[in-house]
Amino acid sequence: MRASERAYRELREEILDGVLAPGAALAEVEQANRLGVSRTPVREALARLEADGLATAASARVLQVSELSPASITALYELREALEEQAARLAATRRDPARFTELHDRLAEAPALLDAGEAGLRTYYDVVDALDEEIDAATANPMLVAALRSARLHSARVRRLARHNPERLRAAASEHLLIVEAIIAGDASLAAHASHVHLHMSLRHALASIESRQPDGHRVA
Amino acid sequence: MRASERAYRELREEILDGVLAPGAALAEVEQANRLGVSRTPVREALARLEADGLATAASARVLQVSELSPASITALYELREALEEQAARLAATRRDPARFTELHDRLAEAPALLDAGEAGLRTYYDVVDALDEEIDAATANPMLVAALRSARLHSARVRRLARHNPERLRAAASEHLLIVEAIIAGDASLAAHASHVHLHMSLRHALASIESRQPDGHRVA
DNA sequence: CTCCATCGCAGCGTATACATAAGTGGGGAG
DNA sequence: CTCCCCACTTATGTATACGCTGCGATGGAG
Repeated sequence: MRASERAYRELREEILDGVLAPGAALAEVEQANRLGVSRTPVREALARLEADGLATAASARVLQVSELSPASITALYELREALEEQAARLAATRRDPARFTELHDRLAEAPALLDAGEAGLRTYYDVVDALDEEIDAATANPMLVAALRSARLHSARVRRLARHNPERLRAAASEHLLIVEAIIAGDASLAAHASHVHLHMSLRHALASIESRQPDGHRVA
Repeated sequence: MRASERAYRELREEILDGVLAPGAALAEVEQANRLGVSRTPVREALARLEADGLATAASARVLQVSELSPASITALYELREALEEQAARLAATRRDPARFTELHDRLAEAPALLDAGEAGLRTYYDVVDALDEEIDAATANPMLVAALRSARLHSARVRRLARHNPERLRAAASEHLLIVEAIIAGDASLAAHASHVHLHMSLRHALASIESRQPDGHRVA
């Protein structure tokens, strides 16, 4: 694999996992030394991270890991609302029912999975990821999907900050189920509204979770 | 200005203006020689163009100017629908009425401007750009605005392909007027629906214009 | 003691050198 | 004559060298 690709994935992973905390400086020389490659591929990686919105130019010459404030999380969800609703609408119109029927069956087992410990949890997340992928495929709109993927990247950071409890995951599964049912039924309006509801609940719980964990807004896990 | 910035703007301009036609190869060495800079800044410029979606990796080592088919234009408008509707909704909620009242006055003069030749047309487009900027500002959501800007970039290419006639521009102005009125009134729902209508009409005319100009889909201006 | 200026240094932007791989063209064999 | 293989060319990926700019530290002057 290309060094620039490795550098990009490595840095992205560290940002998403919180190893590189919001506000951390991303200096070319430092990262090049740390990652064991020259500045050139690091440069490309940092440019991609900035394009992704995971890094922000604090001043002309200093790049930092983007902040992840309640305000920016809210903004992220306003963006996702727009994108996911549209994607759900289009997917409901263009979907292959068979693919979503299969997903429906897998999602129906979510409550059981959530009682099955770590492995079950992992399987649950796999199902949710599969749902995203199927919606992307059914949406049949490369530009929309690209925007969606970018937004979901940021959501991965939020998810890590706000570990949802099993209760929330169970509720989320049933919200997902409704979206899938709407798509299978070809009900674009319901699919969009169900997506809105899901994102609304997801944001509410994320903000509450972060609020309860960092009441002063500064404590670090 | 940095060489990479100049290279990026130069190449972007040429793509938007159609000087670099869809499918044209973007080779580092060639562009470096042509633009009179070394490969390094060209490399960065090309990476940014790819992130913008204006260039696409045809294979692992060949980058091309993105295609602009009716299908991709339709996809672009599906994305803009999602983003512009959300932006209009948020802007209607968060706007400063004074700023949009001013825009309202300027837009009201659009019909007169469209009878005032080239200079008037230029002024008209300035007003439309100002509207976009005011909506962006009122939206108060950096992520949404970033996605919107990216989408509007592609729209600039479409606009060039499909020169709208004065009739269409007059209609577009009144559509814009309704959006502004809705935002001033704080009517988020109307602002969103008016945006949807505007984009729908805009897409319809763009496709018709392209269709009538390139019935075989291959003729080049 | 404080403030300003100047020197130094660290990091970035650009150019270039080098390594590698993919595409191409030519030549040979069937 | 056609097809396949090999070598060469060329472009990309990476490393490094160089110049410049901006920030900080230090010293001198008020």
